[in-house]
Amino acid sequence: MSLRHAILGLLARQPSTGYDLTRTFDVSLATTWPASHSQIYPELGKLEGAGLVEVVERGPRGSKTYGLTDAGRDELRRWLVEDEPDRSQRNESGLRLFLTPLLPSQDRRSVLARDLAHVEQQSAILVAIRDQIEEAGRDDPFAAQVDLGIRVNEVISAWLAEQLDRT
Amino acid sequence: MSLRHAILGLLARQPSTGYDLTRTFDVSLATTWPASHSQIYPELGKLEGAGLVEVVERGPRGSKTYGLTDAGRDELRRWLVEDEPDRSQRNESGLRLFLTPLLPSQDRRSVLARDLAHVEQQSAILVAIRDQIEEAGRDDPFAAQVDLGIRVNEVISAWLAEQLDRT
DNA sequence: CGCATCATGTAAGCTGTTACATGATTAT
DNA sequence: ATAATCATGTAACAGCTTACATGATGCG
Repeated sequence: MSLRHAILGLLARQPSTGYDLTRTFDVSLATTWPASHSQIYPELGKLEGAGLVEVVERGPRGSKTYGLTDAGRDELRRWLVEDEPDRSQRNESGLRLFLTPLLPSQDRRSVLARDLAHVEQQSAILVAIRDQIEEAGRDDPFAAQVDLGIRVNEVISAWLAEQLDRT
Repeated sequence: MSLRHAILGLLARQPSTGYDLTRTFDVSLATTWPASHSQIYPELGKLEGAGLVEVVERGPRGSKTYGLTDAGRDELRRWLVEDEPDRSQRNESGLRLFLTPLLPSQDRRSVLARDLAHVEQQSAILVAIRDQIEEAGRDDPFAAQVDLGIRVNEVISAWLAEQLDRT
């Protein structure tokens, strides 16, 4: 049930409407913890019912800005520090990689090449983001995460290239 | 709906019972595409109904060994080569990393240290597997995957150590 | 004989996706 | 005007987890 804590975490950064949260999930968490508005709105309702968040402001178009309550802040900290993380992951690309040895050489090459193109494209996006942050000169904790992404992509990229060479 | 194709892929490697598949998911796919027997048995039933797998042998204790049909082999190849991969992933550790900047320094350090310990432990397991494969001297396509895992873990490990230094 | 392992299934509940539905405000 | 964007919700369905349930076979 990490959606709940993802929302608490985003609200700790700044009070937001469900709409704001939806956008943040899309731009910052899309590759880590995707969530759509149809999940977010009901979850905000449950969190409010549980006393972990509250409406701090009502704006135009019936928008409701939520913020954390003290109980919400406690719960977020408890989860981050005390709960044993769920390390399981589900990643279709890994599954595909696991199965590609079954394919004849030609097919395998085309699958690996497609993956390589995708990883390189992702890298380019991350590098652009890094450069933006650097230019802006802000001390963004997000920069480190972007950097991790770039490094991981580099390793995967190199591995895929090697596999292509050998296939 | 990758479970279906994961099963087809494993059956392409070798005919298996639901029980065999469950073990393979546990040992080889646990970190990529977890699945438990309560999902696997019904899915085998559906795949049989769709004509993609068939019972090739009946053993003691009512065990049924399934193998791919020609249609199953076609579907597996089609999926691997022609279907655009679903690149989405869901990874709680990434979410936690994203949120740790919210924590006071002490808490953040303990969270990072816990992650680092976990990654190093995973690395050790993978290195042991690599050594085993090397000793056995078999030409295992799985070896390359293990190697990828080791390299990715190295990068993450180094990143976590840096973050710890800076926190 | 008793325990571990092999072997297969079902059911309830939770989580997540896709589609449906509606309406207000702002910019062109 | 009208299109884009802001803004919030619900419903149906698919997928996954946890727990329940049962029985056969092999080993010590």
